[in-house]
Amino acid sequence: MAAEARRGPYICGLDAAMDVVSGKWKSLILWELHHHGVRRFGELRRGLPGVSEKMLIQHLREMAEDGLVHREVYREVPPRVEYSLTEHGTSLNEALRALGAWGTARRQRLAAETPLNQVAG
Amino acid sequence: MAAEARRGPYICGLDAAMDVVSGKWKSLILWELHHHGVRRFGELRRGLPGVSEKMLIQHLREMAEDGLVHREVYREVPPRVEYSLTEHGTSLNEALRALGAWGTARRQRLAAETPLNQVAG
DNA sequence: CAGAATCCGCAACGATACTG
DNA sequence: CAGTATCGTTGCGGATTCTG
Repeated sequence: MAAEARRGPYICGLDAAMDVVSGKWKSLILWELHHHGVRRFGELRRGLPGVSEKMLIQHLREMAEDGLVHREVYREVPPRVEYSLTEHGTSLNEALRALGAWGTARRQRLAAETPLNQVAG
Repeated sequence: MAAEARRGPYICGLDAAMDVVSGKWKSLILWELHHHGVRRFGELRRGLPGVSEKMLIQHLREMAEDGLVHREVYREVPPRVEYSLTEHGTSLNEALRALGAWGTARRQRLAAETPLNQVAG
């Protein structure tokens, strides 16, 4: 138990929410699980280009502890573990929709301001 | 130009929005400016217990570059600088309302699960 | 009062190797 | 396949000092 999220004390609601989504890939994990419903570890890994196993499992564990994702383990050979959103995870995703829309608008604004260079990132 | 936010390239809208609010005090700054309309540097400092001048000015600069806050400098003695939300900053705050509400619900859930200990933080 | 400049600790993040 | 363990790096955030 070393790399856990803060989990309070929080100053306000926004603070408590940000704590749960802070982490480079967490919002993307939420997004992935929201769209695919159920995903295995390897599927998530492939769906998040650039993520390391360490960060993925670490974020997944924290999100499970925070009650955002459900972790279902099938003791088979080869092993299989499936991740899905819980009720709280789903509601969090809903709460993030407005923010995602704002960000999309921002991206378009940014793209419009950039003629034709720098886009190549 | 060393401690700036990422500003892309972004994977999705949520990513672009999170980039702008990531930073320990940014959401609180947004909150402060939203409630008080216009605030001076010192007022913000006092309104955010625990923040250092460095982080405050750094966040403020980034948010100004991101078009979230407006920085008005009055060349007087003693100097005075006033910060306020721009249109984009205001709309971002609106977009964060659902998230704040979710966090508030989470705090209440957390508090309900904790009998009487650990609360003292 | 409002910042600038500097040093530094620590947590987050990342890459690799190994295991059940 | 789905992790665990370890090590190395990066950069955020904090404390302090100095300036216009």
